[in-house]
This record gives sequence, C-alpha cells and structure tokens, in this order.
Amino acid sequence: MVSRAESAAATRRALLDSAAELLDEGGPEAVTLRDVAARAGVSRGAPYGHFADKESLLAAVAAEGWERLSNEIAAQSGTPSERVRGALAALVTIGRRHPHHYRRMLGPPAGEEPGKLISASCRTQEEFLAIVSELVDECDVHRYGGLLFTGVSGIIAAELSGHFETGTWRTSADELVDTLVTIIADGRLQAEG
Amino acid sequence: MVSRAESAAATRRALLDSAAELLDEGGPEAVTLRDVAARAGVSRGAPYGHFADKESLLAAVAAEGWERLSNEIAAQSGTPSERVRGALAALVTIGRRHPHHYRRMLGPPAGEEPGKLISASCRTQEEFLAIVSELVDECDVHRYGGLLFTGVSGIIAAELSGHFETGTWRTSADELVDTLVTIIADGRLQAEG
DNA sequence: GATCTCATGTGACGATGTCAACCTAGTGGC
DNA sequence: GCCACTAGGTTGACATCGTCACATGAGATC
Repeated sequence: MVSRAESAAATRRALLDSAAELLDEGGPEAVTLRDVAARAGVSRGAPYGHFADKESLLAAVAAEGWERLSNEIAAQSGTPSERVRGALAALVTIGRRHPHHYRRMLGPPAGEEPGKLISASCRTQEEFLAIVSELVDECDVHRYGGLLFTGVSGIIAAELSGHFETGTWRTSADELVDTLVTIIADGRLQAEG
Repeated sequence: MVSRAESAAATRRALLDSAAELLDEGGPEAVTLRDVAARAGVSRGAPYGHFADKESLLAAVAAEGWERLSNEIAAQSGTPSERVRGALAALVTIGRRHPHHYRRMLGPPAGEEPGKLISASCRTQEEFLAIVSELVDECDVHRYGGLLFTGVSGIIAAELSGHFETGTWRTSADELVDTLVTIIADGRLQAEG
C-alpha cells in the first residue's frame, strides 16, 4: 500500500521520464500527451493533474535538464581552466546525446510558469560563472562567462542542425569550442599557471 | 486573364508570404495550414499542390530567410571589419525582428527535402566567409568565420530565450557580440589598417 | 465507519494535418 | 473553332491530438 502523496509523486515522475524518453527517441512531434500517459501507465487525463498543459510538462522536462547540467558543472574538478572546459564539455555532451532535449532547454520558455525554466537555467549559468570567476578578472566574469556559454551553445546548435556536415565551415564544432575557450580563457588573459 | 503558370506561382508566393506573416505574428503554433491557406485566399488543400506538407512549407519560408540574409551580407560596404560587423548585425537584426523565423532558420532542417534549407544556409555562410577571408589569415578563415557566425547565432538565441533579462550575465547580447568580434577580428589578428 | 478529498479514468468536442475524389479553367492538337 | 487533356484547386472525410467536464474510487480525516 502506498500513500496518496507517494502515488501522485510517482505518477508525476513517470510522466516526466516518459516525456523525456519520447522526446529523445522521436523529437518534439513524437511527444504526444496520450503516448506520454500510456508509457507512464496512466490515462490521457492524468497529466492534467500535475501539469497545466503539454507545454508545461515539456518545460518541466527541460528544467530538469538544466538541473542535471548544473550538477555536472558543480562536480567539475581540477584547475579553473580545466573546470571551465569540463563544464562546457558537459553542455556539449548534453547537446549531442539529447539534441531534442537540448533544444528545449535553450529554446523559448513555454507553458504556464515560464519562470520555472528561466530560473533553472539561471542557477546553472550562475554555477558556470562561479568557475569562470576563478579564471578571469572580476570585471570580465560576466562578459567572458556569458560569451563562453552562449557561444558554445550556438556552436552546438549549429552542429545539431547539420551546419558542420556541409563543408562550409571546413572545421568541427569541437575545434570552434576549443578555439573560443582558448582565446578567452588562455590567450586573452592567462590568469592561471 | 492570367496564365496557369502565373496563377500557380502567385498562389505559391501568397502561401509563403502568409506562412511567414503568421509565423512572425504568433509563432510556430499559430501557423496552421488552414489559416495559411485562408490568408492566401485559397482552400485547405491548395498548399499540397506546392509543398509536400506543412513542414516543407515552413522550411521553404526559412530558406527564403537565408536568401534575404545572404543578400544583406553581400550588400555590405566599407572596410572588411565594417562589413563583418555589418553582416553579423544583419543576423542580429533578423533574430530580433523575426524571432520565430530566425529560430526556424537555425533549427533542424525539417520537411521533405531538408537539403533545400541546408544549401540555402550554406550559400549565406559562404557569403559571410568571403568577407571574413579579407580580414584574417587564410588558414584561419573557416575557424574564425565559423566561430563568429555560430557564436553570434548562439548569443542572439540566448537573448530571444530571455537569458539576458534575468541579470545572470549582467551584460547585453550587443556587448557579447561586440566582444566576440573585437577579440577575433581586431584583437587577435589585426589584419587591417 | 462515515464523509471528504483529490488523483485518476472516461466520454466528448473542436482543431488540425492529410489524403482521395471531384471539379474547372487554361493548353495544345486537329 | 472545337475537343480531349492536364494540372491547380476545392470539397468531403478521416485519424489524431490537446483539452475539458464529469464520474469514480481509493486514501485521508474525524
């Protein structure tokens, strides 16, 4: 026997997991509220007891992606330079392993309560800034931190859209990420031994 | 009296324009094939005579966005540095004026014939690279050109998602774009007088 | 043990993408 | 100048989907 609260929490969790799976497997158009519910073992109407609508459910999934990235960033070790590279590598990895999830994270906040997704991304970015602050001058933390994060996001987004398979750039996303980090972190102001 | 070919071409154009308008006005979820057709003055089924499906129509709209950007890039004048900044400013402007259109352009190629969208973006990026090649060493053109383009894309994408309104980065998209361009074009290798 | 309270199940409705069949007005051959 | 042809356009129909109002039943509260 399970308490009603436990049962509800389990359902909510199952809905989030099912939605994330379907998103990973078939992209946004494969995420059907009906399929999500079915995979979670509940009926069509059950999700509405936990989420306002489909977009809110997907926003919650995206928010959890930010949480995971935040944890991975916090778990980095080594020199500041290594940790910055590691944090950005975690972002890159999420983008490659879960492209649809990644796009949801970086896309426009949807659903009711868009603030939830925004604040989740904020916490992650603050986590990243904390590492950057050990690497560059105080006055440059936000400028270079923001440039690193949003720049790498753009590079990976371009990769996911196939912009490196065409031969136009004649380079790889990895090389661009490395170039960006090197220019900012190592070349521009080598604040580390 | 109009020839059949002219009429068909006009219908196709009206469909593209209507789709672009609806996309601009209400975002992707507001783009209904029925509404597009109605605004274009034709019936529900008419679009299928010109596009394989809804995604293909939106891909064609996105491709036209790349074409316009390509023209704007080609129209830049001044020093190489000014033209690079102008080209990137054109990208920024599209993102701000037509955020939904912008996201479609940079998003994953959808619909049948994804190659159409890819090749359109390629042409635009080659146009950009042509300018960059006047600014940096030959061996760095693709690396720095790609970094500039994808980096600025990411900065603007972050802005469109509200990541600069939260105070986390404590800076603006404009400053990040300027910082990136300055570091690469002016600071790193000032190949221009 | 009676009642209450939610989480969930179910029926229904409107909207939408898509297709098949039909229609119609330019088009080309005689 | 007439006629069959053809491609673009219209209409009806269908499956699917998000969403809501209502019913239901099992835990929670007294």
